[in-house]
Amino acid sequence: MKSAIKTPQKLTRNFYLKDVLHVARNLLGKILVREINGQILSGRIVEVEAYDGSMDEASHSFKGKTKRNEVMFGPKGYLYVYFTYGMYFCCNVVTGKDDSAGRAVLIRAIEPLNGIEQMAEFRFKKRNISNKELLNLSNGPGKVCLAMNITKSENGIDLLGDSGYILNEKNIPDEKIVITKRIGISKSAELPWRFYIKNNPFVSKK
DNA sequence: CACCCGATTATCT
DNA sequence: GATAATCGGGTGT
Repeated sequence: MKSAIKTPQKLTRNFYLKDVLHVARNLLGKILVREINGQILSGRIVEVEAYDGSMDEASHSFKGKTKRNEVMFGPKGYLYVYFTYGMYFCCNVVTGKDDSAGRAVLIRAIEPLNGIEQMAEFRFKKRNISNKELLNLSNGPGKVCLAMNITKSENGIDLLGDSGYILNEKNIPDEKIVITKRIGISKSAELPWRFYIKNNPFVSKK
């Protein structure tokens, strides 16, 4: 009899065609993968935030479509990457039911799994890092993009393609998920749209 | 641990 | 001209 081990599969387009809060919550525990020149970098998604331009003033899409945010108004399952604070990139998964526009999930932290030395190279310019540096490798949205080498050129890539994608894993049970207000925003700051895995040391902040 | 601030630049007003 | 979905280093408790 053959082995029953199942290889994780890419999330399908249908996964992204759901309510943004539902997608955000269910992205926890999934594996973000990046392929660069045949090398695999990956990490488990442990912290996310939802943004919904239809009612959320903190969303880049709240005031409508512009050159910067146009990917948020495009098809679901694509990556929206933006440049911020003059130095950093942050990446978001475009989601939403049917034709709903301007909704995305910000990936705030991942737990490094594969290609950790290469991720350390991108992030710290060295391959060997301490345990303290490992915990600091990708525990924030700017850090995730540094470690995975996600920049402006990844804005608008299809997550069903091969350079960046997300693998399916079992959903994290409710009792292991914490829901709080989002971090680093001033508008619509009271919305409880941040989700993270309880007691995971790779989350950006308790 | 908490708060404060400088870096650095695309985007918007 | 002001702001920003951040980060790292500094100071003080």
